[in-house]
Amino acid sequence: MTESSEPLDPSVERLARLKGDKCKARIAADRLKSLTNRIDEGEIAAEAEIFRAICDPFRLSVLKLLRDGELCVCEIMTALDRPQSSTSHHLSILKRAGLVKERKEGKWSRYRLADGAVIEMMKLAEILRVG
Amino acid sequence: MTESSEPLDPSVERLARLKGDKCKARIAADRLKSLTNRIDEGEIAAEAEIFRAICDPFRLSVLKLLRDGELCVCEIMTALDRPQSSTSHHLSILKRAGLVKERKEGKWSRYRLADGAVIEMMKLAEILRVG
DNA sequence: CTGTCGTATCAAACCATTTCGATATATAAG
DNA sequence: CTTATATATCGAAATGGTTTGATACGACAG
Repeated sequence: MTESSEPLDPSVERLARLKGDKCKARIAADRLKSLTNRIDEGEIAAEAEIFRAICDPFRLSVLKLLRDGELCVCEIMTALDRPQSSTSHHLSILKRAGLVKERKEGKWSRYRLADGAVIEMMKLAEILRVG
Repeated sequence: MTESSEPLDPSVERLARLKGDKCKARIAADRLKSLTNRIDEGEIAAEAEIFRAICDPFRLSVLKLLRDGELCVCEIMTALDRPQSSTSHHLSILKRAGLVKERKEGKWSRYRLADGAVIEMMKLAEILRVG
């Protein structure tokens, strides 16, 4: 290959300068730069939080329950056989991630899915599971 | 309400019998039963694993990189500035979850997205983030 | 005001994951 | 065979998440 005799682009050299890095592969500079430039750390963190909220089996079960409509904490904890404190804690995580919305009504807190995209998420997970 | 004078369905009574449970709300028996019956523990676990694989910021960054095509470990670790062992470990998690596929070519292991549904997942996360 | 019920928050024990250097394996080149 | 490169795996420290009883809070009834 003619590539192996060419000098490395400085930006690639900088990227490759890692503690203990032994990777000496020659990488197309323009390609790497365009790839990394498109990644926004803030967006990644926000989207990762969404997935982290869904990734717990109990929280995913709660979301599946809520596909059929609004439920209060009392109903969710009873249906899924979990302590109240645990149920409430998990609901707060789903709420903080923007996956569910809360509606207070007297003593009750009723939760529902925040967006149809949550249902689409679960459909995609089913596709990936069987596929 | 006439409901409050009716006895609780036995199955609901069983569900409501939780350690330290003080929830005395009257819940429609048929509704609760039909909701819990539809939840399969195995499916939940499998789908939760998929979300757990995506929920790490670094792994999500890797998936976003792979939208543009196949990359080897060396390129990924360089582009995202991570140690080789860490990069390899995260790729194994993505592979085990079925989100990426590996193709060995000489010394290189090239990774690519396993399914278009992975891209759809990321699109939905963007929708939920801004919404 | 007092008591009860539904829910939220706290705190500590417990468990899981991440991190990264070190090491192992594998392929290719000399 | 020896050396170098690319990747995988290991192991231990650090970090983070889950669980649950206990407790606090807020709404309603009496």
